[in-house]
Amino acid sequence: MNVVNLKRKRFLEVSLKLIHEKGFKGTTMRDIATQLNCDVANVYNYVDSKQALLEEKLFEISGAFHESINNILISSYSPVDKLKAIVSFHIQLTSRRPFEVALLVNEWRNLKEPILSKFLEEKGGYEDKVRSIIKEGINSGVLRDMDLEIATFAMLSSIRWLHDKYTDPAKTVNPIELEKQISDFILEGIRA
Amino acid sequence: MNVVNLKRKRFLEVSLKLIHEKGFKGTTMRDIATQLNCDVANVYNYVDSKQALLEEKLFEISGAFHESINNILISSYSPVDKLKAIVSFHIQLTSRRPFEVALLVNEWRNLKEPILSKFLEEKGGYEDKVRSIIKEGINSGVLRDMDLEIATFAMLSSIRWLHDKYTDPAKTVNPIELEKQISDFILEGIRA
DNA sequence: CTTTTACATCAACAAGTGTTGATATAAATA
DNA sequence: TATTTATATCAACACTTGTTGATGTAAAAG
Repeated sequence: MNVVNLKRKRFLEVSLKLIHEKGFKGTTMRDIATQLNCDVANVYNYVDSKQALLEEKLFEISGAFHESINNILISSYSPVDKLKAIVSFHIQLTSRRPFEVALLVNEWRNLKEPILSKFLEEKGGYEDKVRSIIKEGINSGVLRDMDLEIATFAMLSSIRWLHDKYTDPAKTVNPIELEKQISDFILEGIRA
Repeated sequence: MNVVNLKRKRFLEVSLKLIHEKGFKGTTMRDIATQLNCDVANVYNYVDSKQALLEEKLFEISGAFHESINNILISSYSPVDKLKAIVSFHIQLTSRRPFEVALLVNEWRNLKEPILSKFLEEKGGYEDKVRSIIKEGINSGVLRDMDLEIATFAMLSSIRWLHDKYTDPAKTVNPIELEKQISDFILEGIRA
């Protein structure tokens, strides 16, 4: 809106991009300042500390995923359609905010206690919810009778790295087509 | 064998474990020394520099993957069996050397130029080889006619994070069963 | 006009970083 | 026994890190 938020927005963009390239620990406040064409001290106009930047953005994007899966979980969708909805939301969010999703996937290890434990608990909760959907699908016979743990793990792994397709501007991907391809991969595999 | 190699082996174990926990940048030479119950300067008996440690172990484990896929590529296996062999080798290596595989997956960003470019080139080469196998499978009709790029991407994503199952001693996984489960997931998906 | 707010610059700090050199000791080797 | 080798300790270096404080300026708000 006003100039303040525009400058802060630019700061966030630059920070997330740098963190994606060089990692959280590898990105210095001076790196960010240089990219913003300003002094180091100036960066602290936009954020309280480097750690606070990580925590804010991490839990913000993490919250979006949790909100989504909670809505999906209580919906009247079938298990298969719930899984499709998870894939769909994941791709939508990743295509719109790739660097924040990348932050979530790559940099949570840099959180410090006790916040790290809080994050891991929430992460576990997310996985539990996916697991419960798959379990329901297996029990009702619409999904194969495979190892529940590995099914959950494999499903999540298949979508967790999609941000690579969007952080690289060279790769232009159609989200709708991607959604279909990934859903088909998870549900049907690659064999004809 | 002798005491020298035993001590160096212990140093490597400790280093890889610490790097897995705290990241490469987050692990200091003093951290490693503390874990080894010795002085910082002592660490340099085992390695020339922190960067050299990363490079050595990274290219060592990376080389194992390349050697494997090269052998698979020139084999007389069918495309499907080639993919199965890739999964099989990946799981075997991951179960035996989980922390090194984790290093390869998580820490390559910390390489410096020009070595980083060299690594990325090799990484691209590996992906190209997987892509060529899938392409052959699609062309011959044994694999579904899905997007080649996404199929390659999804297949690799499904196996790239298996080290999480082995770096955590709480999770004991049977490699043989895991291999079957992952192969089935990739080939058949999860739908009944 | 006055006062607050946003933003900029410069210098500096305390702590932590990888790494080296000098030196001592015990073990292995010759 | 003499000598090399592996390992240990201690101190110190040059540098980078996140962060703060003092100070100035220009714009917005009252």
